[in-house]
Amino acid sequence: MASIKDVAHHAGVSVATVSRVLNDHPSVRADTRDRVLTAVAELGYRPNAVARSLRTDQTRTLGLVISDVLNPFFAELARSVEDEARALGYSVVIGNADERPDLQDHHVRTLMDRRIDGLLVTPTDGGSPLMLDAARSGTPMVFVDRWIKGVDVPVVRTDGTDAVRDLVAHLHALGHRRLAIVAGPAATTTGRERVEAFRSALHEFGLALPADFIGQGDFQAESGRRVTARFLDLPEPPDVIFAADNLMALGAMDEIRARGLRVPGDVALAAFDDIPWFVHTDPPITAIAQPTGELGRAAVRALIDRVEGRTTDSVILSARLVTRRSCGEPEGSKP
Amino acid sequence: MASIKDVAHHAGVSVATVSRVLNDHPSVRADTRDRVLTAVAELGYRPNAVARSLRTDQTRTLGLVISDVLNPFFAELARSVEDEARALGYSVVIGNADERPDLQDHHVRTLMDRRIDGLLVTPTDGGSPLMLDAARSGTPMVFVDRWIKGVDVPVVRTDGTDAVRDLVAHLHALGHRRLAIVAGPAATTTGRERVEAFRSALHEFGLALPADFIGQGDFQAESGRRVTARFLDLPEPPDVIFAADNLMALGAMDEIRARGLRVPGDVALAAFDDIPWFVHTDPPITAIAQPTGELGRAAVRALIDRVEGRTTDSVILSARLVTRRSCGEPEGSKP
DNA sequence: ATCCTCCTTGTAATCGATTCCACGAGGAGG
DNA sequence: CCTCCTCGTGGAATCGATTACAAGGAGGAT
Repeated sequence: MASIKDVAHHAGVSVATVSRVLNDHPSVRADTRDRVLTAVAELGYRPNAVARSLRTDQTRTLGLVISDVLNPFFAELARSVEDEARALGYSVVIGNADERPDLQDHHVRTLMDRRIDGLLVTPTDGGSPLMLDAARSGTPMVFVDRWIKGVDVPVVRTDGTDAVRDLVAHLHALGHRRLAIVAGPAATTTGRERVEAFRSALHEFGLALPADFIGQGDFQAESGRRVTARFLDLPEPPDVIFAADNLMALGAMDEIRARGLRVPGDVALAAFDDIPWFVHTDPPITAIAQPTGELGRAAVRALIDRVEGRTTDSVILSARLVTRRSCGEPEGSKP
Repeated sequence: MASIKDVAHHAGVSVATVSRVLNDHPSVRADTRDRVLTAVAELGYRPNAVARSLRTDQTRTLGLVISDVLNPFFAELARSVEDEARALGYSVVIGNADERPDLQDHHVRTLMDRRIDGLLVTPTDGGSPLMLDAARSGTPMVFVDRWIKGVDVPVVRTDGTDAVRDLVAHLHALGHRRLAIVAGPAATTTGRERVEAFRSALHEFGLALPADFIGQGDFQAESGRRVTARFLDLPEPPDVIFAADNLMALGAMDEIRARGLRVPGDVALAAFDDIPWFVHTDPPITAIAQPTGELGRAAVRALIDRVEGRTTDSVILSARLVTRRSCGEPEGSKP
């Protein structure tokens, strides 16, 4: 592969001049510039980004450590992050943590070794020593969707409180009184917040959230299935199951179907995070939709602000309820 | 951030010695090694991968240019690629082409500028000049899932011919005779091959595939919807629609549902690529399942073989039919 | 005691860029 | 005609690692 030296030699100039041409430095005579450009074209030369990064101490690359690529919500988030970053002249390197803190650490370490300019993270836990170090060490960092308490890092996330209240209101109106939740890991903010929002919405409607009706999941389908099984084995099972993410909702459906029960006849089902498939499931699933694309884009803008030395605040967007048939017939419509 | 010089200074040795310790060079006295290791720990030193790559001319990074992260099939492929690569000591940088040749080129260029050690691609088209160049230029490269004709690059893919024949047999047994296909872009091999497999399977059963029954899609949901609309507007619409990927199947469902038609009563539906949601759609969708994980892992192994100077052959895995209810009741079961 | 090895370590070149500094040519001003 | 500036360019240092080569010291053989 041709290097800047080859180009310089080919054009009969010094490497300094080639570099100037490549970086649009003004003080290069037009004909010299042309000669260099011709040499570049003839050799098919492309600057070595590795060497450039070493010298300039910037990679124009952002790291994104995501909880789970197989979760359509995060896939969409990753996509919007990449789109916005590209528009702003940055590349994105994605690390998939698969909801595992050890893998998350692995990716954070690898990305920092690669000297990425900034890091976007959806933490899968309460903050490993490594993550805390990274946050303190000065690497520009922004949390998306989930965050870690007590760490001074801007957060771009969705507040689902109102949407959850709307959901509970909807469920209450349909006559449901025994509502259970498949929660995410308590180590994640979204894991805790969604339970809290649910609990306080229930309280508003004079309902309690007994311990039996809180199932500990891990945002993966299998845990949704396991928790649902536990719920359904209860002497007095819930009449609504609210899954804190779409994969656990999938697991819940698996279990409900395996038992030959019907949604919403036997149990109603709702999920946090809306995905295209929810329109076509049997029945279509009522869900809380996040502005995923905007979340990703805002996160990138916030991160790049930090990278380029500007300051940023946290951003909080809001979610909304999308009513379908999985909790019972919406008002005024028929089977 | 501490550099190797700081470590050397702190430990009272030269940078060469630090480097030797870090790379497990045998000729370092035990106590020197300990001193260096202590310094490394005290400073929290991590080698700069950029500098190391520049010197060693290898990044231990693989590039993966994928057609569309939002497609669950590719998300799973990406995940398995990353898993296997990590197990073998490599990182993966993913570029999402969004089925757009220009974006694909952008990512190929960016990845090559970053001097990735090898490139894994699912081409979205017949091969841009850039891609052809890259293939010829000596960058180790392997195609996954899709490939480009006339380029000497190993391919790791699934042969769906038998599964498609099984599907057609299944459809034929259920009494369907008017079968249509929502094809992928003709510029992609999977776009063409799936149509060809379908056509020759139909032929085997004495059926034709009229031009009207081949709809040009682009592997995205919206095109599935558009093509399905065209099919349903035909004076004699098909009684089966086979979508060449899962997103176009989603689009097809959107359109069918929008018209108030029922699956499989009014039209049957089948898809290439199986995804977890297909179990829970209304009705569950019959699909052709690829061994996605194995595909990704085999591709990584093939690529790393090339990177490390071994030779590789192409790998062809096979797909299988998963029968559900979207084409009619399977033999011996009831509604 | 001398010389030869082997072991351990340091010095310095190198990878491919960027960028500070210096230098020569040419034009303007005195 | 000389001095000073500006403009365009080249030389060389630098980023943080790796590694070939050299060198110093210890120990063994003669």
